[in-house]
Amino acid sequence: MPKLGMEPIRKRQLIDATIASIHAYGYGDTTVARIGRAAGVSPGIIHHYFGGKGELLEATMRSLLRGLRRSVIKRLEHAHGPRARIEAIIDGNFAGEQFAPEAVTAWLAFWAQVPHAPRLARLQHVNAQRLRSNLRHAFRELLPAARVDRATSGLAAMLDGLWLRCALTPGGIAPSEARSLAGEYLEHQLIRHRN
Amino acid sequence: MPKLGMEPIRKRQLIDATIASIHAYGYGDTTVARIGRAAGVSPGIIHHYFGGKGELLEATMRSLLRGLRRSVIKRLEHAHGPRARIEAIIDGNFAGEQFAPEAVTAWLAFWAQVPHAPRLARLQHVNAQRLRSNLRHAFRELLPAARVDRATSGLAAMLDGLWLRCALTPGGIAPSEARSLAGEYLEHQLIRHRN
Amino acid sequence: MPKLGMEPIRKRQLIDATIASIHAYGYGDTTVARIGRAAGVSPGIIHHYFGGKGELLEATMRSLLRGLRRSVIKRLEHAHGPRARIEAIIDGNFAGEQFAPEAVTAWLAFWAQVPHAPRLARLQHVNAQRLRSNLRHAFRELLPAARVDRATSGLAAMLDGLWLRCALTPGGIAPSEARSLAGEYLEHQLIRHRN
Amino acid sequence: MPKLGMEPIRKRQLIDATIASIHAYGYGDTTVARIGRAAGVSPGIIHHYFGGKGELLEATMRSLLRGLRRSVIKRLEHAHGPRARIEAIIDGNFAGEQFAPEAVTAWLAFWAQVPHAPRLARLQHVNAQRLRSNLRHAFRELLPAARVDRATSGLAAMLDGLWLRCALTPGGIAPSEARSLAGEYLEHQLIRHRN
DNA sequence: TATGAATGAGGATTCATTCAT
DNA sequence: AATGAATGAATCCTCATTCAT
Repeated sequence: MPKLGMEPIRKRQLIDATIASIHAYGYGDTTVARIGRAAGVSPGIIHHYFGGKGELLEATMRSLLRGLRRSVIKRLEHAHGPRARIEAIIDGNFAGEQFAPEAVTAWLAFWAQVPHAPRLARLQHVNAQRLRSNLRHAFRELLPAARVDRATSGLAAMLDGLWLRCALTPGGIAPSEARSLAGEYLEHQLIRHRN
Repeated sequence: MPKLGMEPIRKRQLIDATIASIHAYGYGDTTVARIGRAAGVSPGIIHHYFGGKGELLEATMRSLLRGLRRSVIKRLEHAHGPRARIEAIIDGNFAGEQFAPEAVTAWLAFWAQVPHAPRLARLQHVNAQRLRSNLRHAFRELLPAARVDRATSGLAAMLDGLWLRCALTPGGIAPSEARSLAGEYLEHQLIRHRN
Repeated sequence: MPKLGMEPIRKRQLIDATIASIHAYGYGDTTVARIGRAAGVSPGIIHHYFGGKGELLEATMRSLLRGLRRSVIKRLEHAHGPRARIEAIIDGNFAGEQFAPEAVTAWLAFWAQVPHAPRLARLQHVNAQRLRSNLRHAFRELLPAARVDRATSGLAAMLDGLWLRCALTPGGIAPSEARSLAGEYLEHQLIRHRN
Repeated sequence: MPKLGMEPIRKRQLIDATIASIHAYGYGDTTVARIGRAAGVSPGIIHHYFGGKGELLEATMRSLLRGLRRSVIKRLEHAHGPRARIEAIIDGNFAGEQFAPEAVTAWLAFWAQVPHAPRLARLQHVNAQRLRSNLRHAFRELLPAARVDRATSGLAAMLDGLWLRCALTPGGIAPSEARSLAGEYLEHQLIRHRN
């Protein structure tokens, strides 16, 4: 008789194992065999639950994006005012669970696939748009119209750059430092306007 | 006598073909067969000149780094004063030849290998150190000691973030826009101090 | 549940196919494709069960050695007295199953690898030591101490020489003739002493 | 202008380099590149002088056989009487130049090719026949007709067995010991008859 | 649901051979 | 005579995927 309700459990196990494998071996050396071993199941089961390796990878990227989204949303709920909302977005990006080495390495790996994997590209695009949209809305209440886009692009680039630096030099950047540099960038944008 | 002096020509051809292949197919789907085809030679010749695929990839990353370095150095030669030097570094990073889509995609691909390829990691590390060192020297003449490190980290992150944005949304960011955002960041750092 | 218990069956099939391939094509032209075809399986399965071609070859030599050992041991069990033990060793070496053309060709091929394959060298060394030890123990009861080593070396060389002759001129030497020549050598050693 | 008389010099160099390469890397890992390097020439030259790798290998085996033949013939010239002729053959087989480690390893390698290389098989066959013929002629003057063939086969097997032992355990058998064991075998054959 | 046996296409690499110089 | 550039077939090995149990 079949075990009931295994599906969500197995899917989560396999996604976590995928992130762990990407962190340990890299994207190119992440095989279904390794993922299966890390999850404690046989390689064949991946196709049962996901249909193939590609779908598992897509689900994994989706999971990372969802995690980031939740991290931001959770902080947005307690944010009052535009500036607090931007700070919530910054904090959500560098929260402990998002900024763990495993997650950051996996992020970088998926970024590198984006130019050649349309499915992943769409996920990335949607996410980037949401981030920009959130930032823009907030900046609109704080800056003159002519400066909104530039501030949005600048802060988005700064966030990505800090993530990248974390991925490339593990241990080289602490969440608090990343938050501080992004916060400083925000402050510059606002101070300038106030003067 | 055999055909002489082919080595530098072939090596350059193969490196260019590697960049083209990474751009067209992605790092993981870049095979010696594809590189050979793009260069108009047989796959076997790669081992004749480079010893293996890994060495060719390393040589390719080295070539990208050298190109960036030259682009910066060329501009540094005509830069007088610390601020001009920082602007030369920014301009060198977003010069046309460095910011071409092929180069940017390849950069991203190599970045993603860094956490799992010690040889590539060392190249990246040396390059990052040089960039930081250049920036720090210039900032030291412009900012109080306590702010030098933060300005250096911030500008370095901004540069990387702009590159990354270019790789992820092709056509979405123009060199002039990148230069402008980085320049604005620089200005903010300096303005604050002057006041 | 998957097909169970295939491992020992497949391993035996692949070892037998390896011996057949060495006999048919030679050691250097024995490829995983040919072995797989001879065993009626795909080439990939070799790596599934043995990890690689080298391990399969090692397992094959081990199998040949084990066969020879068993052939000798079986006859030693019914041998009473030192001379009978030596004759049992001779008989075991030239028993039908060991002296088949396939086995002899494979033996020669492995011998030729010994100087350059440490793993195979160890197998050969252990086997040679066992043979010498068995012969020496028996000769000690039959000959004065001063003659034991020479008789051992001489008989061992004779056994190898007869095997080699069999491999080099197929059909040129019958088991019975080999046994007879080895037996005569033994007799000479003993007669001399009795006189 | 072409260098004159290079052919015999180059051929000898290449044959020596082939023996050295077989000794150092084994038959299967002896490539034209390695042979060329050992001889200090380019790989292409092998085809100029020999037409191909196969022909060079055949010439190398021929060279080894010729060396052995000469070693025996030289000693036969000073041998008077049948027994002395047999002893000359034994001595010729274990003379220093024939019994050098390089030569013995190469011998073993060629033996292993014999079952699958008709050209090499013929060389081996002719050589074996000559050895047997020489021994038989001498034994005919020393033994009753019924024993000639057995003595010939036995001594031939003993010679091969001693060579083989030398190849498999380098440094494990001295020429003097080999000569002594073969001489003892000869003596046994003759003593028996005299009684 | 889950296994692991089995496949076969595709990868990097090696290497004898050819050829322009 | 001699080089070494270049080829392309062949080899080992990896791996996503399928499938019988």
